[in-house]
Amino acid sequence: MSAASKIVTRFAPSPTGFLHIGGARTALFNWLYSRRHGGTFLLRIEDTDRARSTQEAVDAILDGLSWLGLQWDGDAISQFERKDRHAEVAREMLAKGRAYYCYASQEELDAMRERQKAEGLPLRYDGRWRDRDPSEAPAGVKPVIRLKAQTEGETVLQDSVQGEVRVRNDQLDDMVLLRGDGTPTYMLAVVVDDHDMGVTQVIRGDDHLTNTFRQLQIYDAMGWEAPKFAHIPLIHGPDGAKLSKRHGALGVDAYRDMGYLPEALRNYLLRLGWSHGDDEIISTDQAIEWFNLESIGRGPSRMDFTKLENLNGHYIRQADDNRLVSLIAPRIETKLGRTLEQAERDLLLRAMNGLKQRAKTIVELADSAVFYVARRPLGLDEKAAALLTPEAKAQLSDLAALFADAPDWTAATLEGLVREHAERTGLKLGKLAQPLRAALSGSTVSPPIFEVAEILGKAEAFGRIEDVTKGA
RNA sequence: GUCCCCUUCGUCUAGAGGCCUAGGACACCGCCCUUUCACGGCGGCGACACGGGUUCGAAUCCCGUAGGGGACGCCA
Repeated sequence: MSAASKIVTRFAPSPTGFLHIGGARTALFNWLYSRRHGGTFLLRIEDTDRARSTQEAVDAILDGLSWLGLQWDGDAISQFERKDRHAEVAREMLAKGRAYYCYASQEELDAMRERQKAEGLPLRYDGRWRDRDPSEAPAGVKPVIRLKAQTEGETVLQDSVQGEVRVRNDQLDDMVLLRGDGTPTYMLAVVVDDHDMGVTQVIRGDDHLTNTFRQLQIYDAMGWEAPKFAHIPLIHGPDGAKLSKRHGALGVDAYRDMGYLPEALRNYLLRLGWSHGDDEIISTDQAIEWFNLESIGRGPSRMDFTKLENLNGHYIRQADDNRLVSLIAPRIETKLGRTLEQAERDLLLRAMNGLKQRAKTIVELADSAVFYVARRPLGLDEKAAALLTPEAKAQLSDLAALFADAPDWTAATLEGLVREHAERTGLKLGKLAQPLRAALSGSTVSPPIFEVAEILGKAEAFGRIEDVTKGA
């Protein structure tokens, strides 16, 4: 062991659902910490609960991490496949006198807790088999193995985020290590795996904080050096209550569907509960350079979609135009009900710079781009239709006549023509530009209208103007 | 019920006893830019949960109170 031993972190989700936003942040912090220190980031699937674990959930977690760009090192480890090793450790603890068989039935334990509750006592296993001779065991009962926990003194944890936390050992009961069917509980499996995998820094939700004191006793019983722990606060919903499905507890795939970019989500999640002075926009490279456990806040924070959107808008503006076209193309094809042609994709690419300044999500970006590739005649939204009064249509006809003689079809030329026309007629530029916008985009909101005209091309632009002036 | 953790603008946060007349970001409001909407620029609104200490001096340290969260499974 060198003084600068290698940092090993891990993300250990249970595959009972999608990768939600809290898990994503935990994974991000583990990933950042390992990258910051040139260490290793491992992935372990905690699938010992066979009834609730599914392959779909495993896939969803793997997909979610990949989409977020959090690449783990090596193969994902299945906790279930290590069950023999877990049982072996339980037996070792038995041999060392640090664990014992318990024959209490489920009903018996339920009754015990009921009574404790009724009497206002702490809810804890009362150690009824702790010192009992196994010869008293009832026939036909498969015993569990329980930890023989320390009853005196206290356990002290130096948490990298929470600071020093102390718990009296008499607060801890004799938890189950190995179930009646020989499979390990989470408490045992997590300790054995973290030890065997060489994890040096555990970063997890602070819902595990009190579990840690129990786990520390297993390390102690086995004579293993415990890793360092960092318990990070949970993310709450916008209402301050625990995250529920209704607000933020969606899978990361849902965020992708809502049109968020992975780099925006990373930046948002990083900044939620962690800070580096007043810095808000933090690239992943900078995050790797700056990330530390000390700057993680101790209080829970609320999910704020508005701020996420703002960040997302920033990253959309930064994003490569080709990438954005690929992202909106499938959405546009769904709206149009047909496949986009290469020429249409090229057109969207030319339009992208103007479009991306205005979108906060990929969904908005796609919505705002559809008009470019929609087939004539264009549908007009309510405001656009209202704007196209007979008077406005007459002006549009004038513009069309003007454009017919344009020396070339560029935004600058077209704008020059319209400005001259406005000056000549004494009309405000907006009086001419808005009807043109309505005709070309079907809306009162769009990228700069002369840019739109140029990108659309002369034939298409004339067609669209004609569609609305016809019958005026 | 028992134990543990937390508490600065609406939200995310800066703040390590004097740099605080508490800073930044998002949101909101106004102005500017402008052919629309955005972007951008400028300005405004807005917080140290409460009560006691300690100290010459407290958002910062200590103790209570209140509020919020978590754990107490043969779930993870």
